[in-house]
Amino acid sequence: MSLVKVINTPNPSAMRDDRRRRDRERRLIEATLDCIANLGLRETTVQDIAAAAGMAVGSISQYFEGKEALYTAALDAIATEFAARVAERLAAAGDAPAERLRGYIDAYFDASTGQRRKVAVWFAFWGEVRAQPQYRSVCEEHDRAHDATVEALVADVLREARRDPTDAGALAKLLTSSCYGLWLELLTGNPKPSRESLHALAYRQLAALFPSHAADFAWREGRPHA
Amino acid sequence: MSLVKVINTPNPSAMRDDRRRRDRERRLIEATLDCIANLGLRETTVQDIAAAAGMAVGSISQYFEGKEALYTAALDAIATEFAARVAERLAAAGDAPAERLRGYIDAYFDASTGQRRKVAVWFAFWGEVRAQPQYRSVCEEHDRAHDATVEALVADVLREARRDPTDAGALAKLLTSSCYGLWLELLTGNPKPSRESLHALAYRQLAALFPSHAADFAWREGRPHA
DNA sequence: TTTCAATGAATGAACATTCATTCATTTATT
DNA sequence: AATAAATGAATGAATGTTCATTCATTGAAA
Repeated sequence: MSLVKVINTPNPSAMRDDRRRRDRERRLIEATLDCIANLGLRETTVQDIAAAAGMAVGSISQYFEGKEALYTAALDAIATEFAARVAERLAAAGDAPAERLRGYIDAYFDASTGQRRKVAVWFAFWGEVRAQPQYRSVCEEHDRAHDATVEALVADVLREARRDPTDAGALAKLLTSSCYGLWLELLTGNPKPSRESLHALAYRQLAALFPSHAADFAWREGRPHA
Repeated sequence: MSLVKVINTPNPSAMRDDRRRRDRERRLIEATLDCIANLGLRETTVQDIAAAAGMAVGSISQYFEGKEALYTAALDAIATEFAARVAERLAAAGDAPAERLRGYIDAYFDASTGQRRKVAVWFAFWGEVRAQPQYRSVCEEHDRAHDATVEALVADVLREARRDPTDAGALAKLLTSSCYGLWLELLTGNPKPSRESLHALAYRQLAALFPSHAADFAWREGRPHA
């Protein structure tokens, strides 16, 4: 009785507590992303994370089961953010298949999603994805939805071009693969390429895969629109 | 004097020792590659490496300055092997630009170079390349030569197609990027793609980037030739 | 309204574990 | 027999985790 009452009553202090809790969780995750990007998964210590978050080491266990759980949460966070960014772009795009596909690509080279810091984290986790099943699960979970989305976008463009929509799977793989490969350039490229230059290359990839829509994928200064 | 003498005189026992030394170094490097592929850079211990090599932990310090030096040697080993494989393919190819470019791509999906084990190692190091300058150096060193090679190959194909050879840099980046992205599929793909299927996709990428030579890049069962 | 007791979040020093390195001993080679 | 190489147990530095203590916040009592 009283338990149910407590749960159902959204008393202000409980809400404040909840908010505070979320904030601190978020701070820890952001700190973790910073550390992974700068030090790598291997050299990052809980002391580093705590310092970056401006918290005490002990506080970590208040919010996460341990360092590994925090790592997994960080991976999930960037994967979730990426998915959200894609959804955002698609929502902002019109109905034209080519425009929608362009929006999808824009998500990769977004000021937030495409920053070196984030990309470094992706590669840090990919570097251990074979060895660590928990990272594998997170990736596979997100990939499932992601792959379906891209394939549908590609299929629409193919249909518009009166090409075989059966090809969508293969072309979608080529498209995402080249984006990930371009991301790698952010980490190893010498001299360091700008995010913009990679974004432009991704557009060239689009034009190469869908020559009939090449005009839609022409790079113009000032892209992306957001 | 005597030092020079020793170096110059190839007495049999010294040669045997040298050979033995190389063999054991190689065994340690192979063991390291196995461990990195299976356990990741983080979880691999020197005990794991020693066990995999069938040696004692103490022996490692006989051959390498420490674990990090062994790691760096392992990275250098796969980079060197990859370069050798490319050179091999180019030597085996004829003079036709498209055939040479095809040979270059074949090197990525080679039975040795393209095996999951090797690719996992690449990604393990890329995951730390921003954090570890010594890995960065090795990568940059090899990349320099590699990038020049690809660009030249691409430029030749462009010239043959009477297209602007100035584009070679951009197209070369798109080509290598998509190969690395396809490699990633080997690690995260679900269901696991075969090396062959990725090889075929790489050929599609070639055909997309160089439509005038599409016939040269058609995938046929039985490829690669080696 | 003011005071006081109760709560639990935050902290960081202490602890236990893991692991790279070292080196005295053993084994093989000349 | 002398020399060099290989070994692996011992060592201690590094680091993730734990938990007793502190302290701000909240709600009851005066």
